[in-house]
Amino acid sequence: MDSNASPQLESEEASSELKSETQASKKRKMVQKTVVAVRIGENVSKMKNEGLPSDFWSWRKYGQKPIKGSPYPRGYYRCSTSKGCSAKKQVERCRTDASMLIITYTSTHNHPGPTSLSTTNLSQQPKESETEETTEDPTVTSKEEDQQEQIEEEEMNKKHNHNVSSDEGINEENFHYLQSPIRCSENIIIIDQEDPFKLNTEKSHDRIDNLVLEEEPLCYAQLKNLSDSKSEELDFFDELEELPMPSSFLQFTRSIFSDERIPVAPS
DNA sequence: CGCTTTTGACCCGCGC
DNA sequence: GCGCGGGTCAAAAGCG
Repeated sequence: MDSNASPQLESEEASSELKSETQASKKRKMVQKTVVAVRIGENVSKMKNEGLPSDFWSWRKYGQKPIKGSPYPRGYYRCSTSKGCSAKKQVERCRTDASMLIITYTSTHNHPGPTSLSTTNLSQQPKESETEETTEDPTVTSKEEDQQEQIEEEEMNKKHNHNVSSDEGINEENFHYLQSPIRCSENIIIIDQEDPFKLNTEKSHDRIDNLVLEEEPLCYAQLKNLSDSKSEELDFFDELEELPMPSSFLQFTRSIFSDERIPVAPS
């Protein structure tokens, strides 16, 4: 935990040949990560996969580990749509708020999305170039993930109206999603799956909405303040700092997310 | 029957 | 060098 396995940004493979040698030649250096905070209902806990939204891609769970400092385990998923795809994602719940889902996407899909993708209104472009893994365009990555998220949102939205009584007092701690500029490029996106479409219109039943949307910039400051007494809970976010986000990404997310997502763009 | 999930074990990186 | 924590693999079980 102390170490926290801070991912180092290196131009190497993230997990190309995982078991080429000893199965564990994978290094702890991640290439690019996109952290997405998804707000879900408590109901979700009863759903399979903990309410994990199933996006266009098929995700196969390949592992689960309890995380220190968090009562909830972290699930490791890999894209099963394509065998060669190295896209991965980690799903964990916010340690302080079960209604918050933190999804960390790693790598990108090296294949066009499934057919269902074409049905979406999103401007998705099957990017096939690049061997990914090592050098992926943040833009592309964001796009794909974004697509997923959008779907996820919608699906989730349909499945459960909402609930989230969300415990108060912890809301602030739930969103210290910032990015670390040095270690690796992480894109943090906060999603409100509860009511993505009425965030601005009626931010209402929950303070989280406001927090997420309005206090985002403050999160970092809060984090720092809290870090003293909350170091334990912040270990995860501790590493997340500001991240210079590519303008392309910003633009993209901005257009896509509009009111639904709030990309944390420090600058 | 094939795919996904579950679960324990293994390996690796990092901090002390 | 050791221990801790995280990430992945692989076999078994479950499900459609």
